[in-house]
Amino acid sequence: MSKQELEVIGQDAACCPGLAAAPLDESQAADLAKVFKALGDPVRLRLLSMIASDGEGGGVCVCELTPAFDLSQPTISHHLKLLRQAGLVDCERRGTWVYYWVLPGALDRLTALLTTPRTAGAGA
Amino acid sequence: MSKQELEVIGQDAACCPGLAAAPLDESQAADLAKVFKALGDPVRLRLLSMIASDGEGGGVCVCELTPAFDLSQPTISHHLKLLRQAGLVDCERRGTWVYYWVLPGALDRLTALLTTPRTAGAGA
DNA sequence: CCTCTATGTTGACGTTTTTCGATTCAAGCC
DNA sequence: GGCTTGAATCGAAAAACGTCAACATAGAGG
Repeated sequence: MSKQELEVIGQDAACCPGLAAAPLDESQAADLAKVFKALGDPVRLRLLSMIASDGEGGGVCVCELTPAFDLSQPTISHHLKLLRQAGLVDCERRGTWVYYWVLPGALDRLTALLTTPRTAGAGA
Repeated sequence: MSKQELEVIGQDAACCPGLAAAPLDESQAADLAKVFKALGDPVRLRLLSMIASDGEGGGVCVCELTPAFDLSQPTISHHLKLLRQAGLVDCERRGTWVYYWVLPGALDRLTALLTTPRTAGAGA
């Protein structure tokens, strides 16, 4: 359940230039929107934050994530799936449990995009 | 039409710590989700990109934005409103036209949040 | 093999979002 | 004043989303 998803980022989609460098074309915008949409839900944002806060490198067990919410287990599973499809996290089964971790570089790519390279001297 | 909107960021909401520093609490997550949700649409992402790409500092005229899309004028206006409510852009009327610009610091706050402070030695 | 626990998947339902046409508001111009 | 252009607002319809209960699947242990 790790690599057959349709990871949105990690390819050539929105790697480099920065949002303000030049207007995004439609396909770039569509790809990026999927990632931001994945972040656009409080539950997924908290899930991602919990996963990213993992002190160990081994990932966070779903059994730790689910009880932190007033939501049913299928709902949490659904949100985790969306985070996976956005290319933000990945997971692995270890015995009875499933562990999630943040894909390295996933957030950095968004950071690079949002960083204003030098938005012209707006002071003039 | 500039300052009576319900800007989501710019306050104490999600200023500093970083997503991976500690799990977000519910209200932080809710505030941040609104901003990411605003970015989670291809049209808004392109609009923001076009506005951010403004070479001048004077803002981009709506009359330049609208014809770049196969969407009706009210739809573009709606998306611009959402970007405004998310605290990402602001606008001003100048004569017959309305000009939009990116609020300085808006994207930087998101960048700070997404930047992994030091996501533990994941190499181990 | 059967049972039990931990997750993922399916189908349905109510809510939110996206989009449009029609209208309204603002400013410039005759 | 009335006209024309640019942009926001107002409903309404279609699509997408979040959520759950029910079911399916994977592994552990008897």
